[in-house]
Amino acid sequence: MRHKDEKKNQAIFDSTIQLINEVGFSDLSMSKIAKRANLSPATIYTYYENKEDLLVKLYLDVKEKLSRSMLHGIHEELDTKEICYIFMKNSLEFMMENKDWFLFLEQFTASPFMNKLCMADTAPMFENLYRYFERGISNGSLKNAKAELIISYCYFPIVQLAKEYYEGMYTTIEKEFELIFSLSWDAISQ
Amino acid sequence: MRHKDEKKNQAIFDSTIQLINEVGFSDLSMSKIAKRANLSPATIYTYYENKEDLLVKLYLDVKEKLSRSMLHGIHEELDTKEICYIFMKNSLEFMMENKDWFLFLEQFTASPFMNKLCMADTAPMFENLYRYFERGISNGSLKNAKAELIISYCYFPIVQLAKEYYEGMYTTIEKEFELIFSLSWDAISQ
Amino acid sequence: MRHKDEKKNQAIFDSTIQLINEVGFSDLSMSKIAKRANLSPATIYTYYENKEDLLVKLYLDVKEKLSRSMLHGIHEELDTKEICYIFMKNSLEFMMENKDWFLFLEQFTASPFMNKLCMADTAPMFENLYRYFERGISNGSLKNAKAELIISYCYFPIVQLAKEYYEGMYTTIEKEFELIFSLSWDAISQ
Amino acid sequence: MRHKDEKKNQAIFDSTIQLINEVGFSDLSMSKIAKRANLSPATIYTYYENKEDLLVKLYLDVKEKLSRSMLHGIHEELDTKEICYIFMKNSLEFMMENKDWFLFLEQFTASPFMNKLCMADTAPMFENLYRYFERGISNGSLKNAKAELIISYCYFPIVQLAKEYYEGMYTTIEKEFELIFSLSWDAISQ
DNA sequence: AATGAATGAGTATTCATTCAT
DNA sequence: CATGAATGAATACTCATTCAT
Repeated sequence: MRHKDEKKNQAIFDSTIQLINEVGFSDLSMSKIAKRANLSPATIYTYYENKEDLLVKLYLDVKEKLSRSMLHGIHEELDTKEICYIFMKNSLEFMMENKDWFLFLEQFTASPFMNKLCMADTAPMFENLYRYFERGISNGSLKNAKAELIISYCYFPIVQLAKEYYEGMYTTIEKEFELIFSLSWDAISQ
Repeated sequence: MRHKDEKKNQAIFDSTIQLINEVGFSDLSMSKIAKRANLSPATIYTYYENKEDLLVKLYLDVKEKLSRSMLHGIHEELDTKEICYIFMKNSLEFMMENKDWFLFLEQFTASPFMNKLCMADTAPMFENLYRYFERGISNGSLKNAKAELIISYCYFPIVQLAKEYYEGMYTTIEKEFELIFSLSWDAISQ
Repeated sequence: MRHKDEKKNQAIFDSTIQLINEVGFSDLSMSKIAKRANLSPATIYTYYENKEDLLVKLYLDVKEKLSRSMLHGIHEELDTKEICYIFMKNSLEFMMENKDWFLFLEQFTASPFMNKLCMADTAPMFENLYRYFERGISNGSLKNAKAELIISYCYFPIVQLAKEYYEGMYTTIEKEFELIFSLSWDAISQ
Repeated sequence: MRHKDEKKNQAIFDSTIQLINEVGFSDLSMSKIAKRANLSPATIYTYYENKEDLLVKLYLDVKEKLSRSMLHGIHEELDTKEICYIFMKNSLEFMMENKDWFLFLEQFTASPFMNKLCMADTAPMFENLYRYFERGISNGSLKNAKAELIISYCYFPIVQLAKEYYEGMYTTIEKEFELIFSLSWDAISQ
């Protein structure tokens, strides 16, 4: 579905994410989205089939943005530790710069909307990431565990750090990041 | 004058949590809760002021159940590693045995409902847990980091494991747990 | 129906009238009345059959208070002009001293609740008043018109004056009253 | 895009006024209005913000109809007595021909809804009326009193007469009107 | 493509009243 | 007598969605 007016689509996108973070899924409505986007409710339906379609497409869109950011600057030549470091750094930066997007992902992920998705929808986005870590596992620089587990030791502490950042601790982020990286590396490295 | 019926309150409690896990916050409604609890919608309002009050009270109740379970069998005489192990084991067991409760916590935590709470509401529940880990930090058995960070390295991998369990991998839980414990301990121990 | 606790009945009475003046008939409810009277909703039903019964009884009660006040100090020996003067003065005083009661009467009178009443309910209260004015009509001191009309020329301007008073014009009431009396007297006297 | 349907708005208008006179403010509801107007309750909300908005707009609309009717056929060349006579006649005719409208005004005026209005909303409607009577006061044909008071001596007896008419005394209206006019004129003329 | 109007079905909540104690 | 609990029915209002233009 291609539409001339990408601005309108963007307005729907932004308004929805803002509203979800302000009022939550329980108080989100198509007319509120429309009002904030300065559109008629009917207009949203020329871009999306229905509310669920909107939310799912939004999720996939933002999730892909995240996955792309995570891998920025990573390539085959780097060693596992470097990759791990950059991956964690990228993740943190995405969360710090796109608070609304990230918190939307968190809400969506925790919700039963997730059941509407199948693995095939998101797995490809993280294929490369898994490949990098699996290489580390097989070459012995990482512990012998599932890549998913290894990655989660890198990812979740960053989520925590980002949430601290949202609550106002701006100053010590850099130092905290280095600490977290060292803990995560101790956890996963052979 | 009739007495308030604890059975009814329990029915509200159970129905709400079930529904949240089935349909999510966005499609939860007081009348659906009432219907499932075999009550009139009006009856809910003799137990809770309004929808928000119900959800917040539910959250605090379940959260306390979790916090209590986490500390089960832990006492001062145990060393830090043992405490860490039991804490992680307890957490996993709570999640495995109370899927609905735990997933409700996850959804609530990710939602803007959290803004309705202040620290004072939940902090006391985890006071002892923090104390145990702080002791480990100050006596050198744990790395020099904030207790919150240390704890998160123990807690989040368990969350991941529980979610795998929910998806049907019953057989390998024990072995996976041991693996996770070792990774977490590598992350946090001095 | 006699009840031991006249205080409770009084609390119902006062709360109802206050609420009607604050929120109007449309937002009056039995539970609001109960809450303000510090009673259980059920208690009101030991004093009154239902909401309509409560309102009607209240109206008749207050209406009788008004009718009694109007005639205070009036007797057969006074001439028509004096009676008219005292009647108007009494009416004004009642309205000034019992704003809530009076405004309740005004609301009730304008509402379809009035259809629930028959003449027989209120007519007796004003029998004497009519008799005094009818005497004036038959002895030629008043114009030859129905007593009701004559009385209304005395009563409504007082209502107007009371409403001005409610809005804050305290100083000139006395002088305004004298003016109004002279106009009314010019209207009705032969 | 459909156009707003003036017929629907009219149906809301009529249904509301009918219902208020049948059941009163206390039993008026948006769904009753909708049912009588053959509309969905939701449709009312495309024409009015909420219930209060509907009632207030209705009041202002009907009040203006009244104010316009009152002045019909009055102009500067007429003398004060003629103006007074026509004003009273017009008022009576409006009340006789528009019972529902008028009784709605009476109920609204007595209710706390009036507090939602400010003088500025209705004062302009009666500016001309006041000007005519003030002219009479300053040229000595009327007594030296506030125009508001003078007018009330003309208006309220007419209200009384209309209410008698509503109760079925059709025959003597003309004669009664002449009598009332003479009493009112005696009251207000110098 | 875009949109305000329209709506049946739903929302959270309150109602008048009765029940059980 | 008094009352908090309980409720079916109602409340004002909003929902996701479709219609007509």
